[in-house]
Amino acid sequence: MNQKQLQSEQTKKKIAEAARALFVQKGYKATSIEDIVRTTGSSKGNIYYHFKSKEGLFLYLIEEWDREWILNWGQSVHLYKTTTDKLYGVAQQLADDDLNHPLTKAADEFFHQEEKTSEVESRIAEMMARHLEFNQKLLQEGIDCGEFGPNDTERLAVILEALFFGANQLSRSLSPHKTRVLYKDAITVFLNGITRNKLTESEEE
Amino acid sequence: MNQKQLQSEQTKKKIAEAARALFVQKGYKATSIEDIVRTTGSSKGNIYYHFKSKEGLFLYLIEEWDREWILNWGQSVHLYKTTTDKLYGVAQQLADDDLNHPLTKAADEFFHQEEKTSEVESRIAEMMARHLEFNQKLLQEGIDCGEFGPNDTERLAVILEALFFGANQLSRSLSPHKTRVLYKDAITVFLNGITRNKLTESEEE
DNA sequence: TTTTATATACTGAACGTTCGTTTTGTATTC
DNA sequence: GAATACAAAACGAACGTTCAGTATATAAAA
Repeated sequence: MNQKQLQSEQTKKKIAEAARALFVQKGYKATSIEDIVRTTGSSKGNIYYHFKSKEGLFLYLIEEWDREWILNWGQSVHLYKTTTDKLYGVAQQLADDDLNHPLTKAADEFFHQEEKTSEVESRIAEMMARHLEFNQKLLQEGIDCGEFGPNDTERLAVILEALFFGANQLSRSLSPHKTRVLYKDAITVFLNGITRNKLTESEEE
Repeated sequence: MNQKQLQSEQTKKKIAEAARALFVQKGYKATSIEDIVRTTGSSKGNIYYHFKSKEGLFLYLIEEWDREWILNWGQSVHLYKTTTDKLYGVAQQLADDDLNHPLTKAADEFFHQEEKTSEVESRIAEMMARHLEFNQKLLQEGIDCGEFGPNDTERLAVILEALFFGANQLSRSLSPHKTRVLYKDAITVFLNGITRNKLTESEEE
């Protein structure tokens, strides 16, 4: 790769980082290409040179978020011995990640739209399903090794995800320290809530 | 009020209801005045005759949500004897309300924007603060009458709100029955989580 | 080694579309 | 006759995207 290509890669990265910050802060629709132009100093044409479209740029970002999440978790999971520690570890990683949760304000604009499914929306639905699966497996591990009693891990996985999502929303106005406290508290309440009593059988619809 | 005024009130109501459904489904920015025109059969001019602006229409709706919430809660609170029952009652009301939570997808587009505060945003921040206060008072009542042990109700109030918010987000793709189960489960885990162990002291920043 | 041609990276105006709002008008009720 | 309720075209602004162009680095030819 020569110097010009290197410079070009840096430009693309700069555009992506600026876009990321704006999407997190303002949301998808409220962020304009002109906003990104002002923030980066790159032209509209340059943005479209590097990314197919505004939606393509956003898709690139959520793929990047997903890769980073998996990488970071893979690097830190071995530090935790118990499922309890892992849950606190997940909360820590979510709290410290400035994006906090892939289903951020921007991504939510795509989530569960009833119009024709865009590529972004498909990808987000897929990530959501994998998050729930990740939660469920973690909880099943805890049950299997006796940390928690038997329980409906599918339903608990949804509660846990709801808790993370809600914490994400409420943390936007908090300091990093208070964000960490919020996530830790959330896990504490959740763990206290599942270690002794199982959920009641849900009635048939 | 004469017949023409009556008819006019009904038109205004029809516009508001159509807008409400569209804002809940698509969000604020993604819903256009044209969308409301198509859904109601009313003209743009008519919408602007009844409402000052698009944002004014939305503000009207969140005020209405707030009033209805308070009214409904006021009508049902006496049915519950314990704080535990009240928490399940709140969850039931949230689950059954098709708007589910004032901080819906649409409202979130205003929440914590860093630009100059609009009237809608001020109102939403105010509602959020009152929800947290409502949660805190409810939990304090439970502590005072011995249902729960002493705890940091301010922090727990935030956890509870996070749980409600997350449940709202995740319930959008669920059936009404599954939504009720999700909310009930959330309260169950929360109650189990707070009735025995108090939160650890949070470290100073 | 120097010159020329080519490919790539980037610019910013133009375009077509969509948006929220205003304006001008008509119909109907009081 | 006046006021109100309503319609729909027009308006100005903002939007995402395309296009014709320039600048520059690199490769190829002389």
